[in-house]
Amino acid sequence: MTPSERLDATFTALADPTRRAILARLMQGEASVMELAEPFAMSQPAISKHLKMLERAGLISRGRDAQRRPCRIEGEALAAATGWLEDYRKVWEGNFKRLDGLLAELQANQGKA
Amino acid sequence: MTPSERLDATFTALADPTRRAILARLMQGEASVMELAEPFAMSQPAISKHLKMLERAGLISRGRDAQRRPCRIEGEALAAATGWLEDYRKVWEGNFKRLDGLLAELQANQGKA
DNA sequence: GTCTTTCATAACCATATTGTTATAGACAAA
DNA sequence: TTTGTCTATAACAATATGGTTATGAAAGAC
Repeated sequence: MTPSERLDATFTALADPTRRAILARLMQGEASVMELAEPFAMSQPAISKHLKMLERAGLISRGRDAQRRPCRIEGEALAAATGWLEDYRKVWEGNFKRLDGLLAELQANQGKA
Repeated sequence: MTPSERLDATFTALADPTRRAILARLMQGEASVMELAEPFAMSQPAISKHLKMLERAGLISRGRDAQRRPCRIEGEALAAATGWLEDYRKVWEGNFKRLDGLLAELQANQGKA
């Protein structure tokens, strides 16, 4: 997978609220598919599909514990996507500085979401 | 548009290499639709569709200069996506100072972020 | 006015995404 | 072996995405 394809897969995986919620849950530690599915009004196969997309993006990996397939976060893909966005944000902040004093506005809005 | 829907739109917009290349070009400054389309082996309507998705995500805005519709980057959506990823990366890397607080916030936002 | 340039929209097609239900596989427990 | 639990896959449907060509609209140029 090329770096561009990896970014495709990562941003695609992050573009769904269910998958972002799954990542939020996994920030607390490993969880099985059933545990991950529990909060959602959605079938187990639907969750398995979401996990497959997260895995394809390298955002999670899966182990084996009897019948369970515990999922855990993998930081590398997260770091790659963050790094890409950070680079752009830095350039953009540089542009703001050159164009006007609007950097303050951007920074003020950073924490909002 | 809710914050979650905005993240959906932003990450969806970033998940395509053509749109990321358009953003890279716009980092250098404003450009018209024709100027943006020039490097791509793709029709002008295809570029217009990509610009529409970038605009819907709030990643760009468009002005008016005679027949031209110059596009420019809007930093806020970029900052929001960066901020979201940064929070997760910090938790993952263990660098976040108020780990409990952020985890609580991430959990509270599960359904909408 | 008429022409040209720039851009958007409509109609269409192929593929991908997102969910469903039904079923099969892996493994533990009885 | 039989049963039950956890997870993946197959088959299907609805909608979204990403491209095309044809056409329309807006604005300057002639």
